[in-house]
Amino acid sequence: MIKVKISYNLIMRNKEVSEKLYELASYLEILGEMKFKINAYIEAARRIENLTVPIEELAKEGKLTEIKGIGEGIAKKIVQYLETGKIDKLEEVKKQIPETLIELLNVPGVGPKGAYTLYNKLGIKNIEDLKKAAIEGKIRELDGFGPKKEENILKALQHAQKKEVRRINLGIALPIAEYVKESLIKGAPIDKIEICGSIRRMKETIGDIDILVTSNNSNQVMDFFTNMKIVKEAINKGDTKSTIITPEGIQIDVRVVEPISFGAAVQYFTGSKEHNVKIRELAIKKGLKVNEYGVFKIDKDERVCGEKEEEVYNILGLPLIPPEMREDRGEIELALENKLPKIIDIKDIKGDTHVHTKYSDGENTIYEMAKKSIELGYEYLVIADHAKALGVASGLSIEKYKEQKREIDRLNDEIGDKFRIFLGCELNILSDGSVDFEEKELSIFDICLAGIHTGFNQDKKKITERIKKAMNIKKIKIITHPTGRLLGSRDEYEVDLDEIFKEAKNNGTILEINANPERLDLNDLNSMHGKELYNLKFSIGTDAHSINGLSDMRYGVGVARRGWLTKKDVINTLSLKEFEKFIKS
DNA sequence: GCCGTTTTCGGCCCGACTGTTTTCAGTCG
Repeated sequence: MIKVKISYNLIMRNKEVSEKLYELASYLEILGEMKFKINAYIEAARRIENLTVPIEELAKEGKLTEIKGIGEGIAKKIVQYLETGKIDKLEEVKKQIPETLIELLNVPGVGPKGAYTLYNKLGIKNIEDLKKAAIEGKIRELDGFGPKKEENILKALQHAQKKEVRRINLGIALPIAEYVKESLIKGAPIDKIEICGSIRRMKETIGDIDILVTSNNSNQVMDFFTNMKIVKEAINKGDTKSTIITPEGIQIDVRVVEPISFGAAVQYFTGSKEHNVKIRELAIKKGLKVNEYGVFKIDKDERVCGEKEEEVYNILGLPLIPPEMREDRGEIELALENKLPKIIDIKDIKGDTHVHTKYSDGENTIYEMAKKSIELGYEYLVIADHAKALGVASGLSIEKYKEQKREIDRLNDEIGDKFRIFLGCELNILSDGSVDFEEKELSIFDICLAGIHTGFNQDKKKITERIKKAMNIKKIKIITHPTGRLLGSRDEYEVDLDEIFKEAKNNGTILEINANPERLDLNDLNSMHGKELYNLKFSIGTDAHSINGLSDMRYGVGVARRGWLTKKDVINTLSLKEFEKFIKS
């Protein structure tokens, strides 16, 4: 791993560069360039996207070609872009076809070949032109097109107008998937069953739900599934695959596969696509072919394995790679060397570092939250109710916190020494970087958390300075939801995360992975970067406002696993004794 | 355009589906 001093702003240039390469790939695709060249550009773009070091530094040091997938040709283009803001090759292809032609690739059924024909023969430059031509019946005349394709294009365009393509939050999708799974187990002749796809990888948002089963009576499974209560519409029902839509508009596919293929199918349908491509490339080198039916010897088409997912990896010389890591971010290379990190497990979590109670805007009492935490197997719980500046959440005065402290002391006495409730608080980082109370008033707390709850629209410099100032208040140990996003409803505020990371490194401040599925903040890549570049520590807190919210921990752990964090990177894996020592430090 | 524990040249993931074909190309996941 190449370590250099970096700024997060520079990392943002990685995204810029990767977008240029994706763009170039799209143009070349339309122009009919060789598939392999296009793949090379896409691969390079992906690598840069996931890089944890700034591309500019690598370029300066002449180390671009050390990145896998980047050779002399692409390296030159990157350097040119960084120096001049332009890539000759990209400018050149842009002269050959209109920029808006790329829009057409978003229309289902229209690919690069189709887009070029539409432009070349009919002069179609954008979606508007396409729609007009379809209505006028011109498209059916083209070679390779026909009435059916024309109709499908028109349908797709009308469809796209009313329905935006929306991904569903994991926090909504996972419980639905689990409900379907449980129902199938209870009500249908199921042998094995697994929820696959991006849910299994714990991606923060998901497109649709894929469930695989084995059964000796496939028809009965399909009957049961398509008649479940949650079915708003059964889109199609086949012998081995059915698709339904739930009232929330989520598409669920259930497939019945042969037991002998179950492991290979689970591997295939779990993805990611990029991970699977690398797996199959690796297989070829070993004279094997991997598909959703199993692993086969290329020459003889002889089955090697496929019943268990683990076998698929083992036969390639790999340990089973955790689904959350399957994004082709280097996990296969590490697995080959048997150097996969032992990523954190939900069982490692010993306490929740961020919950609210009735004192502020929560629904349950301190006792109820503690009781539930004990049931979850925790050793401790940090009560972190909102402080006074957050009026809308009934933020507490120091007097109220003192009242809380008396209650917590009493409860701790009753519970005994196997479990401990800590008095914390979630302070508000105000617009000037100060918090609700004077520093000396904070001494009553066991631990202070602080986060931004207002003034999201300040500029980057100001927000960054605010957070840094709060991090310098000694009692504040944790910065909650560091980027402030709400999935699907509010973007991150402008913040220079690299500056925050540096400050956290200097002060030993913990950054929160907020496990609330609407937040998941920090996200997977930010967590990964924080660890890779600065060796930061994190807390996973649910921000629970009720006893049910405590169960959101698994989403936070999912983020941490996707960020390759291990047990030692997360402070609430510490035992009660260690945690007490930590907050006193 | 990139890459090499069988390769510095000759490869580059796999299968399903659709609509167009008359054995297949393009698109999709």
